Formats: sequence, C-alpha cells, structure tokens
Amino acid sequence: MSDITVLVVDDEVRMRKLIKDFLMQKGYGILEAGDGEEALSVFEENCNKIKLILLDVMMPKLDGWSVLRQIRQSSKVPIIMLTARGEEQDELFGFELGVDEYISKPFSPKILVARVEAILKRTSPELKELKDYGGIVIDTEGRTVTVDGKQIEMSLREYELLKYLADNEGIALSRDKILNNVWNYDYYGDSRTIDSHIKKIRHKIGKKGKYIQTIRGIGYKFEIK
Amino acid sequence: MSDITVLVVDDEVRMRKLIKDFLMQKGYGILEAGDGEEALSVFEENCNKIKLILLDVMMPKLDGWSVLRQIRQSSKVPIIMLTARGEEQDELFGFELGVDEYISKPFSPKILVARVEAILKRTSPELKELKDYGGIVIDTEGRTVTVDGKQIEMSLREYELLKYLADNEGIALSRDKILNNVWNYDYYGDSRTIDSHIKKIRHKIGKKGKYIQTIRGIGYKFEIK
DNA sequence: TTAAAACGTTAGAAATTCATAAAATGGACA
DNA sequence: TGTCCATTTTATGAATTTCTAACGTTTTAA
Repeated sequence: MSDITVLVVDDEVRMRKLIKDFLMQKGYGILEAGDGEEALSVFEENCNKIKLILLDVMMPKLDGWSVLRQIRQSSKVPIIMLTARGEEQDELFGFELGVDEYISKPFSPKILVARVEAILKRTSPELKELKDYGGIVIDTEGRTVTVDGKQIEMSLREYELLKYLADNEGIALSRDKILNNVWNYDYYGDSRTIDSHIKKIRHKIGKKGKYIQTIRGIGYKFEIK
Repeated sequence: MSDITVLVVDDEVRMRKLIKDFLMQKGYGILEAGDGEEALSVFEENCNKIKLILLDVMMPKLDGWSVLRQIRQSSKVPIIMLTARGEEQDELFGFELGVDEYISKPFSPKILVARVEAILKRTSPELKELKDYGGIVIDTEGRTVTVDGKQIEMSLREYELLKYLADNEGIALSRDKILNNVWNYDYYGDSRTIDSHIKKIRHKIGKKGKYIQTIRGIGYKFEIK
C-alpha cells in the first residue's frame, strides 16, 4: 500500500470517478471534492497526506484559481490544473501562482497518469525510497549512501548499521539491540565489533560522523544536530 | 491527556467493552462500531482523530476485509485485525492490503495493549516518551535530560539515578532501595557513593537541584516544589 | 553546649569504557 | 591454491566515569 494520496477536485462525479479509477490502479490513495470549498476543507484535514492535487478550473461556489490561491498561502503541494479547451490563455498567469502542470480536457488517462507520476517522482521522496537524514541520504532500493551529494562506498555491515541507526534517529540503542538487529540474533561474538564498524562509518561520512553519538555505557545514537 | 483515539470495531458488545476498558485505562480515547458500515461512517467522521483501528473480521453487514479495503482507499491508518483461531490462512492476503498486525481471539489483554502501544509508538510521534518533572524533561528513548530547554550531559549513573528518583516522585527512597535499583543488586561498595552522585546531579540541574530532597537517616526524595 | 551522627564536598585513585590501529580470520572467486 | 576483501578480533592508550576516603558542615539528641 502506497502512502501517497491525491486529492481530486472536480464538480463532475463521472470525471472524478474516472481519474480515481486510474490512479487507484496505480496504487495511490484518493480523496475527492466536488467544489472549491469542499476542496479546501478536505485539504485542510488531510494536508499532510495529500501529495498532489488535481484541480478543475471551472467549478461552482469557488473556482479552481481561488482554491489554488488559498492553498498556496499555506502549502507548496504540487497542483495540476484541469482546464477545458480554449482556456490556455490563463496558463502563464497560473504558473506564477505555482501551478505545476496543465492537462486540458478531454485527456487520455495515460497522459494523466504519466504526468501525475512524473510530478510525484520528483516531489515525493518516499516514492523513491530515499531518506534524508540531515544530508546523509540513504537509498534503500539502490542500497547506497550519499553524503552532501557524494556517494559513499559502504560494505554490507556498514550500510546496515548506518541505516539501523538512522532509522532509529533520536533513540539511544544498546549494543545488544544493535547486535540483534544488524547482526544475526544469535550472533556470538564480541560487541566491540560494533565499535570497529562505527569507526569506519564515522570516517567515511566525514564531518557528519558526529551525528553518530556515543552513549557511554549503553551504545550509540543517531542524532542530527 | 493524550488525544490518541482508537476505533474498536466488533459486533459483540462484550468484546468491545473489554477492549475499551483496557485501552481507556492506558489513556486512549475510544470510538466504537458494531458492524462494518458503522465502522466506515465513524471513521469518516473522525479520521483525523483516529490513530489506530482494531477490526474484527467476522461481522454482519460488511466484514472486516471489506472495511479494510475501503479504508485503505483513503487512509493508511494502522489497522489491527482481530481474527478467530483458524483464520490464519488469510494473513498473507491481509498484509498486502496493509494490515499492520493480527491478534487472534481469544487474546490476553496484555498482548492486546502491548501490540497497540508498539504500533502507536512508531506511528504517532506525539506519543514520544517525554516526561516532564517540573521543568526537568527526561526522554527515555533518547536518554537525554533537558532542564528549562537546555540539554544536560549526564553519565550513565547520573541519568539512571535521576530517572529513578523522578519516576518515584514524592516517595522517600532509602539508600538500600536506591542501590538495589540503580546499581547492580550485588553491588558491594559504600552507600555514600550515592551522595557523591546526588551532589553532581544537583549541581548539573542548577536551581532545580532543590527538587532532590535529603531525607535524613533514610535517603532521598524527588519532589517538585 | 557538646559529642555523635549524617550528609556535603572535594580530590584523586581505580575501574570502566571507548577509539583507533593493526593483525587475524574466513569466504568468494579467479 | 592463492589473492582479495569484508569482517572480526585483539591490543593499546586515552578519556571518562565511578568509587573511595578524608575532611567540612549541618543536624540531632543527650
């Protein structure tokens, strides 16, 4: 289950349903609104979940431009405007207000999905499985670590250890806990081996090595400071 | 008071009451639903408050799986499925739909509470274990002590001792008790070593050092005044 | 008032713990 | 088999923490 939610705002139920069907098929969560006012209240309630808004221009009560302007006062969430043919003259005006894309009706579902995915890919880090811990970027898919834009070569244990620490940011982890999670649960060796790896990681990530704090008598803690 | 609310969905009133009692004791707010349809409408009304759903599988009108699927269209709120024994074969299927845990009936309340707390801990940041003792804030996860917003460096014993005293706020603790709890039970040394640490703690927490009272002839007591 | 007891404070010794480097181990692969 | 590399272990010194013992101060009770 993806944790990406798209808000679809259109006064036509059939249009909403159409968009919903295609995006849900791609695994996105969908929220709907039938007019501008509803859009604002739905967005307010779910602003942390909503990663993209598809916004029709022509709507009763409150039109798309007004909704756009309101939302932009508090959020930079990507917005795609849905326009009817012949409304192109507004585009320039819209980009200044922070519109990310236009799709003009009627559109092919393929195009819609493609544009949505393109935008989400560049704006939603969780889609890339990239996590940024204060400049230390961990790509769990590619199993790579990048510090200040420079990729760092890491061995298996180093990577796993760093990831475990970073995933538990702010939590002091005992040596036992670390061994049980990064090594096999029945690991039999010296817990000093952790120190050894910590040393190498700290060295490799340079200045950011100080994010890995030593908790004397306990273990280590990752903390961005 | 925590503003964490749990939605309990089960068709048996007694079951709901049981779960409710235990979770309310832990300080969570409870909402109830007696069938799948009610569950959906209650969730819709309170989706921003509800931080976890306990969902029975077998219910009239709309079963747990359908409710799960519906809710997953708009939300990734953690869901624990309550299954009768022998329904395990569905588990794999459920995880794909975003089930976070299974608990099979009959269950011990202890397990229920433990699982609920484990999930909430990792999904609700507002639940972070910060305890404020009159301006002395102890973060048990991060193992840090903050006094009036300023973090204080503490050694292992100092931290453990302060935490032990604070956890037993208002209770006079004998030296023996302190030694047995903060030091190893087979500690062999002088109990005056406590005084030494108390002195350092008092100094480190400055004005708030007066919270640690000396109980002559007995030991010490933490009291906010 | 005074001695005894309990606690506060201090400084330094002792013990623990960690960082580091370097050597040993062990597995993968040519 | 030998080489390479990741990993683990070991050794050493440094840093920190903990403990102790001694002395000072306060409280208690005779």
